[in-house]
Amino acid sequence: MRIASWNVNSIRQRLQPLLAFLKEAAPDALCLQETKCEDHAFPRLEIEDAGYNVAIHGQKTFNGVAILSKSPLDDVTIGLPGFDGEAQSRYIEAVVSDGAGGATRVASIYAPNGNPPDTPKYPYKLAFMEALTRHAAALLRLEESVVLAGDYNVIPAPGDVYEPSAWMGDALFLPQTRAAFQRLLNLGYADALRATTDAPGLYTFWDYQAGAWQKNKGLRIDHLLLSPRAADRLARVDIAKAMRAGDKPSDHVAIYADLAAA
DNA sequence: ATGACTTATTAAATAAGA
Repeated sequence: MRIASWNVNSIRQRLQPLLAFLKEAAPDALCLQETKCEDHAFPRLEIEDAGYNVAIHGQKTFNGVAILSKSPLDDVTIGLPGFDGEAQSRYIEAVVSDGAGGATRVASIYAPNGNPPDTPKYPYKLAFMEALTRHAAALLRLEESVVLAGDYNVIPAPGDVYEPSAWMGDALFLPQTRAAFQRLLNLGYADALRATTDAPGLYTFWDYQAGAWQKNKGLRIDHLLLSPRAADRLARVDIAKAMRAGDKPSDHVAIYADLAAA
């Protein structure tokens, strides 16, 4: 089954590219971040017409996450368990079926940016990561196939950013940020892309400003983390880079993983 | 370079993103 993640930067502005991605890549499940609208304004009918079920955790103006799935969404969890910052819609989780009797637990995650680091935004980012790590540990104990997908706002390593020296003091690349992400991996999750390649320069985000896309000044900040049961099934990972060159693109592109039948 | 774009809210600016 194919599981994808994409920060759309407004679902209403991105409906046409979204429908095109659903048709072309045909993911079994797609995790969305930064939908930026309340649930009543979510374009549910258009997405259902494309053959997908929808679970939403929306918010006015900011944040907002959702999971689209060809199969029905079971055991839906709204909000990150154990995190006080429920005022911001940054986490939704559900179980999707792979159609062959197997099931995978999927989370759509929009971790805080955290900039500027000398403001309360940075400790908020670290607190979110800590709560996510605690929850991720609890999920491992279920011994399920789990995919924690989303915009982590973390550049894991120097090869994941066009110019590491320019990002040393940024909340996305500070040592404490990278350590927090590493603690999540240390639980036993695999960074799906890094399970398939060591190549540097594989980005999922290019800023709208200053010709970042044209100059390939990108970041790898959208990640798929796989529990051992999911990692054992990993067949392929791809970044839908061509999306960034389309009409009215998001500043992020989708990343997806193919898991073999359980 | 406290910039550059894009979005939402709201009605010409402001805030947030990364």
